[in-house]
Amino acid sequence: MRASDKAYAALRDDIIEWRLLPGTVLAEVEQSERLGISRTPLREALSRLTAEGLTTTAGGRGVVVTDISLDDIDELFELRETLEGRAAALAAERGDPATFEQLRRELLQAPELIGGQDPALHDYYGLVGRLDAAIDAAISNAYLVQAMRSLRVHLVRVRRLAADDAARLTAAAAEHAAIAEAIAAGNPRLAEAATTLHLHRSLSHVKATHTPQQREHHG
Amino acid sequence: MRASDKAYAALRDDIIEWRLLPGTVLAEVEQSERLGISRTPLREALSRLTAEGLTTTAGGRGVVVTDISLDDIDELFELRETLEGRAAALAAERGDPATFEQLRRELLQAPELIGGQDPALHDYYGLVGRLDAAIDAAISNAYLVQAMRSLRVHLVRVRRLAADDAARLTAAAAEHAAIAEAIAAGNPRLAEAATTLHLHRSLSHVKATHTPQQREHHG
DNA sequence: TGGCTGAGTTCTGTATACATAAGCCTTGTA
DNA sequence: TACAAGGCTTATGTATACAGAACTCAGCCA
Repeated sequence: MRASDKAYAALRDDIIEWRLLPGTVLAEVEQSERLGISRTPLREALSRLTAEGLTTTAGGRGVVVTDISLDDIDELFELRETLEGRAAALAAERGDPATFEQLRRELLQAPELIGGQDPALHDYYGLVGRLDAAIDAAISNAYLVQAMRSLRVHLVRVRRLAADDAARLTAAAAEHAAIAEAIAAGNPRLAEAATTLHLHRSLSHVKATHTPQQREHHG
Repeated sequence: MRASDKAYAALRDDIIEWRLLPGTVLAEVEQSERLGISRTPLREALSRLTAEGLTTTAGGRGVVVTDISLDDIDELFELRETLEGRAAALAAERGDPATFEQLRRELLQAPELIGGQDPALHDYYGLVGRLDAAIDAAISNAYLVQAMRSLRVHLVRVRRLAADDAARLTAAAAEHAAIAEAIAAGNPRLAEAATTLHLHRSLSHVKATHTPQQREHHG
């Protein structure tokens, strides 16, 4: 693995997991020493992070970790609804029904996983990830997939702020199952509607658990 | 201006204007000497180009200019319709009617510009750009704007392949005027429909003028 | 006492030298 | 003559040294 890849992965993880808080200045010498590499590969890593929007160049004085405000979350979900709604519709038109029918069945059994310990929870998140991957594969549109992929980076960051309790995860699994069912049925409008519903509930949950007061705790 | 910015702008322009054809290998020493800079800023420029999708790393053997196939054009316009349709709808909800009413009036007079020489044509393209900018400003969603911005890079590249004759430009101006009118009227569904119509006609025009045979002429 | 100016420091931006790995060509052998 | 193995060439990946710019802080002047 290249040193720049390692630095990129490490910094990306630190930002997403909120170990590097918004506003933190990523000085090149400091970070390169911390990661045990030279400045050259670190700069490439910072370039990639900036291209993704996780950092911004602060007017010639280093790069800083970007903030995510409540307004940003609204904007993120507005774009997410646009992209994933269309993606679900396209998947319903082009996807293989059997694939999504299988995912639907697994998602209906997901509540058994949610109550369990970490390994089971990990299985649940993997299942949701497989649904996303199946949709990506079904729509066969590299540009749309890329747009969603770049969006998911920020969404993971937001998700880390919201406490995903068992109740919300159980409800989310049902919503995901509804999306899979609509896609398996080949019904684009239903798939889009199910996605819209799911995203609105997700957003409500995030905004409910992530109050401005709790937000201050982080920054 | 930084050397890496200069290299990025130069390479980006060369790719968009098809002076660097798809499949061209951008060797670091070769390009750095051509642009009169060192390898370090050139590598940063290549990183940015790769992040944008204009180039790809060819499995450890340099970066090559990405190709745009007919399938890619379909995918590009599918994403474009998704994003710009939603953007037009949001602009209709949130934009200032007077701004778009003014743009509509100017667009209706655009045919006078299209018949003229280069400076007038430049004015026309500037006018269309102002409509895009007005929509971007009206929706007030940085993530959606960013997604459209990254998409436009590829669209400019495609546009260079299509011969924009006066007839198509005149029709396009009318379509743009219809979009501006719908936004000014504050009608989201109409704005989205007008955008969908415009993009479908644009795509038809591109695919009609840009046959696979002509495509071969480039590659 | 407040603001401005200057040197000092520390950062980023760039160039270059070195390390390493991946092709490719050559050569030898079957 | 075809295939494989090895060295050679050339590319990228990395480190480091140097240059330039910007921020800071102290000292001076109004």
